Amino acid sequence: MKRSPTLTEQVRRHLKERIVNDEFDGGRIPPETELATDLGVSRTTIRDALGRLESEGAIYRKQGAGTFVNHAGLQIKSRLEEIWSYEAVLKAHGYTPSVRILSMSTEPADTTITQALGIEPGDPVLVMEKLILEDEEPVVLTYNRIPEAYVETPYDEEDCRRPIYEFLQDHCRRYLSYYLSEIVPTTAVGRIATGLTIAPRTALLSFDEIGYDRNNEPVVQATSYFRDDLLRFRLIRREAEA
Amino acid sequence: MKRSPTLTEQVRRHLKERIVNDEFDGGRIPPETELATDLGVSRTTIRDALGRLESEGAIYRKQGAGTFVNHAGLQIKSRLEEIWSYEAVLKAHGYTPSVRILSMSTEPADTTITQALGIEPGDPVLVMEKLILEDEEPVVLTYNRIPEAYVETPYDEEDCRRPIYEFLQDHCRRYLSYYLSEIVPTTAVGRIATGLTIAPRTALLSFDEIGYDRNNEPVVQATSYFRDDLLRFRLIRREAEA
DNA sequence: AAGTGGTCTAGACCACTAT
DNA sequence: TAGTGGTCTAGACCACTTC
Repeated sequence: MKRSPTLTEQVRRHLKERIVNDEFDGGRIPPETELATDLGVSRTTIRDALGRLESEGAIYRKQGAGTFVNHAGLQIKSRLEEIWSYEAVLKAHGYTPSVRILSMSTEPADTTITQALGIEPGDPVLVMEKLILEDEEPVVLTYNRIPEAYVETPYDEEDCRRPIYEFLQDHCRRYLSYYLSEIVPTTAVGRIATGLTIAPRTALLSFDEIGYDRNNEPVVQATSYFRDDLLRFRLIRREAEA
Repeated sequence: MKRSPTLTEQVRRHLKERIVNDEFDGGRIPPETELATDLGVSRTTIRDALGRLESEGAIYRKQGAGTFVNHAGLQIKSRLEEIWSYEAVLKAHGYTPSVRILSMSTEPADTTITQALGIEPGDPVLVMEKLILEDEEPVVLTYNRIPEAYVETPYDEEDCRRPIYEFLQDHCRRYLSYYLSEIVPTTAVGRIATGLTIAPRTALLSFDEIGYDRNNEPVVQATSYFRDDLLRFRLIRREAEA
């Protein structure tokens, strides 16, 4: 096997494929030592791969008994903790999304943004207002805010249409590492209701989040709103520690 | 060092303590090899512990550069994926919660429950309606539904007051392994509004979830509602794979 | 060039489940 | 008691950052 992606990831994908194709009799996955010799890798690599499959809900393990396919967990299309772009989420749900730019503007930073991004009040901030649609039906409305000072190269509407981490890479030489997100329930009003084409006062979910780069510096503040009837978020919750 | 909890977990707690006490100069954590020799464990154990600290947001790592304290991530009191009992969540937020049983009853299963728990329509289901409060102020309202057939020993109100995984252990000999949860935005109406003492039509978050035991069998269906003004859920989102 | 985290190996021993 | 997953070790080599 070649490197990049890592061996562990190659093994994970290989096993995931066999799982979704239902190639394991009775949902029982072979012992780790057997997988190791069969695939010609160490048991550690097998265990890492199985560990990821377990955390994403594809399998479950019982000490002393074996490893088995988790049919219930396989239903999860995209795990909340792993969402990276909303277009990818919609694709995972079987949609073929399109993106519409509602507005691109530069505004002075208010106090919320200065705290989140560590800049001074009044500093110019690039605000992108995007709508992600499936078949002309709006599903997600997002606001991305990036300090103007981070933007190093000119951009057009087409650049903004792409996922925000690509914009940060190409125009700011910043590499998004993770989001720290807060889940906020809200009701649709004003521009949010009209943008998502839902009745005012409808309950919906929003994420309020800050994206950090590899140096752990905040690079983007984002707020997103979701059509609850078209997109539901799922996750797996486990005990913190034994 | 003794076993149980595991060495990795002991190391994790040790490092977490030193992190929160700000014992690392400039937020820089010593190299893994150094930690390994200092603590007398293998580098693998150190790496496992650091990996957990990274996923819970306490540190961040930069290949080739080092490992550092993540001050922003340290703000997270409880991660959404690790919530096990709501009382524990409130305690993590600095509260000293109390529990009030609103009702305990046995009802015939409706179609939603039969699908979730794999039982027959009309089968008796134990329903527990609980309120978790901080200083007489309701914060969480939960409904737990367990097939009556699973309950092996008699129980009273005091038993229901405890976290559901303890009830399952003690009265059903079932061991909760994980929850598969769906996040649902809603507006407060009827009993939910009065129970949580909030104005009708207020936006709030609810979880709709199924708990599975070690044999991956569904053992409890739960729905919970949260006072958004008193309890906010945070999480860390990372890219799925390199 | 030196130092750091990232990946992978081979093997030992333990804890638990099944029969 | 045999077989399985869970923990831990020691060490090799790679990829990357920093100076």
